Amino acid sequence: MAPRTDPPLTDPLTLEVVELIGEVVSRYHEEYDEAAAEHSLTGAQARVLALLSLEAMPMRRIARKLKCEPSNVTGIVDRLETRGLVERRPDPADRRVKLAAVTEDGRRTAARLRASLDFAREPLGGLSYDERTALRDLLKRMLGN
Amino acid sequence: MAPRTDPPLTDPLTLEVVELIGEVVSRYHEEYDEAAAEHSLTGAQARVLALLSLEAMPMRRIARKLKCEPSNVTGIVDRLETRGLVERRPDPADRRVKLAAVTEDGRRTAARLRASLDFAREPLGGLSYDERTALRDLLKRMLGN
DNA sequence: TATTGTTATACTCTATAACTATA
DNA sequence: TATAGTTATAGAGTATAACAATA
Repeated sequence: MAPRTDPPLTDPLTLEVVELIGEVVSRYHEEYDEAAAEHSLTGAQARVLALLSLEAMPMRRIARKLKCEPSNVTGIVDRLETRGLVERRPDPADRRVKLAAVTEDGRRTAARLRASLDFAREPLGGLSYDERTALRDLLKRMLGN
Repeated sequence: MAPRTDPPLTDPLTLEVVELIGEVVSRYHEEYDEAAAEHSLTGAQARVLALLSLEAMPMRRIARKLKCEPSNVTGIVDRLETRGLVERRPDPADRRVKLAAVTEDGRRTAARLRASLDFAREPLGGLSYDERTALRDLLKRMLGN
């Protein structure tokens, strides 16, 4: 077998990039949870609300998007429904399915939530168009897109 | 009023970058939790173990690193201690302080945990040295470093 | 039979507040 | 008084298993 390509792991440059990505992840959550908390939402609730503000969908599909078990979605949607941000509607095509959909209030909250998410706006604003293009391309390649 | 500088938010390019960062965050957690689960650890436990494998430290400092309340650290360290991966030691300089430190077993587990974290290795391996340098610089600027 | 959503259960993480032992 | 760590408590997220309704 040819010598395996394992150098990146110990490469100082790669370690530095990994460190920076960890920092991005940390910062991302910090700001996301903070924005959610401003609206008395948990991170999970904010994610579901943001998801449903784009499109109503069955409980099962929310679980797939969140990468969690369907049973968990019941509780999260329950809490959003109690607060009047989301409602469950029957699916005309399949009576087993419940479609979760944002209410008018939920749509407004989702919009304000998105507006208060400074993560992207502020830090990326410091980069030029070309730099953002370069960052986009590098991230895409890194993610295998 | 003069045209406000809010273009980044609605700029399609920036939105794309934000989307990609969200994907990086998601992928990062997915792989981290997966690697932790391989060793029957939760994400929080794995983070603390990794932290302590670098350096023993007081409970309070762990809380600051994790950005959580000190009372939570008690339980996390309890569970690691029950499994023999971590131990509490007195601080000779201050008898109020308990220093959490990895055991030999904990050090080995932390090393295997780090080894199974493919996130950095695999995706960054596809980038050239110059590309990784560019990515590093862009991330640093984005993070304000 | 298979699928959708729910319930029941147990565990972990989380913040808050009160407690203890030191300082 | 102030600080370090813990305990007690309550709420939220998570996975697992079992269930009712529907396909």
